[in-house]
Order: sequence, then structure tokens, then C-alpha cells
Amino acid sequence: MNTNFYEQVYEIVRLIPKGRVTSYGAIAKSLGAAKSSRMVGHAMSYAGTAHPVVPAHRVVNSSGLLTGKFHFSPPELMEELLAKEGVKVKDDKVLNFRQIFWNPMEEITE
DNA sequence: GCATTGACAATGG
DNA sequence: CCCATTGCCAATG
Repeated sequence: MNTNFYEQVYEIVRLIPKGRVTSYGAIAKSLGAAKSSRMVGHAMSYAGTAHPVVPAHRVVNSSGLLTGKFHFSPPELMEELLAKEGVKVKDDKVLNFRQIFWNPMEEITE
């Protein structure tokens, strides 16, 4: 595939530490495509059928909302995984989102 | 190749 | 804080 963009997205998502979450825009920015935040979401769709396990449940929208939880095998899986990681989810949104927010740029530092 | 849709983001009211 | 609009880019029909 070598669809660089998607590969980059998967790479970053895989780098997300346990108990942390990030937003599509942050990932897009890290890749230098802040305008293509939607592409990150598309990449996530492929994540389930592409690479070995991409913790897409750690990726949420800019509001910390679990927008794509419905895309998981069981929609509840997203909250389950997040809960296991120590992330509290309420009303399909991450609590203390700003505190557990993980900035990909800090790990990329190109 | 055009039109529609989409795991989004940012801005304005 | 919630709703409406715009931009952006790729996938799909």
C-alpha cells in the first residue's frame, strides 16, 4: 500500500500512549496536512481492515467525542478499550480530555 | 469525470 | 454551549 498519508496516520496512532487520546486535527497537523483532518478519519476506517491493530479508539474528534465508535465491531468496544486504558468516557465523550490529550508533535519532533 | 458523502476543524451568531 | 456554514480532500457510485 505505502499510502504514505495513511501509513503516517497509523504510525502516529500506534504511538499514542496508553490512557491517552488525541484528535484528528492534531494528527493531521503532525503530518503537515492540517486541512486534511477528514483524511485522518478515512484512514481510521481503513485501520480496521488494514494494519495490525491500530488503536483507533484512542483517536477522537477535537471535542473528545467518540464520533466513530459506531464503526467498531461492537460500538461499545471503543468505550470498553478506553475504559480499560483508564480513560473515562461519558456520553460518548472523553472526560478530562484536555488532560489526557496526547500531542503527536511531541513524539514526532521532525 | 461529476456528484454525494464522510471517525473533522474552525468560525460566527 | 449549541446550531449553522465553509473549507478541505479522498473514496465511492
